[in-house]
Amino acid sequence: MKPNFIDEITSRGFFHQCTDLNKLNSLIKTNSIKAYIGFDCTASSLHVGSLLQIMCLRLLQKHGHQPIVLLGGGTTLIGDPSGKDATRKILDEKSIENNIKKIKEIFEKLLDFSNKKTEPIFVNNAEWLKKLNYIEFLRDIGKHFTINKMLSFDSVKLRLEREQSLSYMEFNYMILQAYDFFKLNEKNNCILQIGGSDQWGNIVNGVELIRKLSQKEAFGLTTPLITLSSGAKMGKTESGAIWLDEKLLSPYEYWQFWRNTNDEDVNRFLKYFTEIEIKDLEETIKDEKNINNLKILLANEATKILHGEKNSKEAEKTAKETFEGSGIGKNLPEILLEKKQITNGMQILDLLVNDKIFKSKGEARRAINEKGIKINDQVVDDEKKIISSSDFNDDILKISHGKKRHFLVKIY
RNA sequence: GGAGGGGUACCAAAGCGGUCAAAUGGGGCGGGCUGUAAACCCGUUGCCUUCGGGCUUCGAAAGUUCGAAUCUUUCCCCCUCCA
Repeated sequence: MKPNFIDEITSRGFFHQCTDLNKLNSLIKTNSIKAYIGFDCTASSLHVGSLLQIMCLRLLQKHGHQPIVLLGGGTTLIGDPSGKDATRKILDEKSIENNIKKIKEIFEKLLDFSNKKTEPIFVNNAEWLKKLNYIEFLRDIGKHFTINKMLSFDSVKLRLEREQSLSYMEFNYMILQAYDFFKLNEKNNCILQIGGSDQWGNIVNGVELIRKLSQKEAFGLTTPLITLSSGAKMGKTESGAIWLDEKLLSPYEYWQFWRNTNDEDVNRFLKYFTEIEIKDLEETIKDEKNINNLKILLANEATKILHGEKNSKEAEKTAKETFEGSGIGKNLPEILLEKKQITNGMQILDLLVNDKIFKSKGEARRAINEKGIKINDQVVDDEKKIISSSDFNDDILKISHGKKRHFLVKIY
């Protein structure tokens, strides 16, 4: 028998917990369902931290179900306390609106719009949350939540135990999320909410609220929180967040992120972040003796999903040229200079300080003193070096910071 | 409202009148080893500099002092206990 959605997410390692697995399993065998995942809109792009959820939505579509993407304009105004030590910055509505717009564009690249039946539905909970009347809400919804229980949820409990303050506003977040699920169930007949394992409490609240208010059964399913083998949360690296928006992180840099995966994480990530059939994948993993080839496979496949085959191929080629050959990969991050800036020579420090390489001259100086800067593969040992047109080959000059960060300076 | 404790760099945490741009650990960055890995070892980690130094930082503001992260006052914020 063909594996269904649950089978596949289980075999790929996406499954963590479910409110009623057996029932959900039999339901999806015969029905096409709608499932939702909520995404935070605190930034103008998503980063790889959200990718596991998105892969989940893709699998949902693959198996004939319809995803609902909740871009939480309403809840972002409040801020989810789950997994956080401190209250985060409160955003104004305008930037949230803008973030939603940008994030939507990412989903447009990652989800399938070709089939009416599985086409993603985008919703914004501001639509109903902002209309709520406080007294009515307390009477109709609030009465179903006991403080006793709310205090027992990790998102609340951990904050209190750590003696971090938790505002009443944030404390209400879980009720609003439960209400979202109720609304989506009512409006769109959405019967499943998926989320990271830190969302379990919030999700269960929604399932219970639906049962109490509509006497209907809904389901919750969580995915494991992925951490790197180093224990760090996924999504952030030394040089910043791994954004999914190519304007913030080029396909080449995205490819590099995957190429640099830890050995211990490779097999897991191949299951999560590629769509190679699980059987074939397991065979490949077994047969491939060189782990670096698996990393390349991971980088290729993951980049293909987000940025397309062409960009992925180019990234691979650039990486090959940069690290294996002596050539210059053409998709390296670029710094553009006007011709007149170098005709009279340019201080190397001025060249190194920009939004791509270094933030301050101090950092750049330090890097030079540490022998960490190379110009066209030559170590720079003088921080006062003047860069002039003779350093360029065909109007291109390569700057390297350490072994991995490379940039092309181009004259236009 | 009352009593007490506290706010120090990216994070945690020491310092409690000069020797403090601030110990230590984590994180980051560079180098070594390697495989563009992990672990490990070494170095480095406010900004600017004509390399002499200069400038800004220890919740905020004002003050005492030759000199303040350190003392005083006011304010803001957090925590614990009591009401």
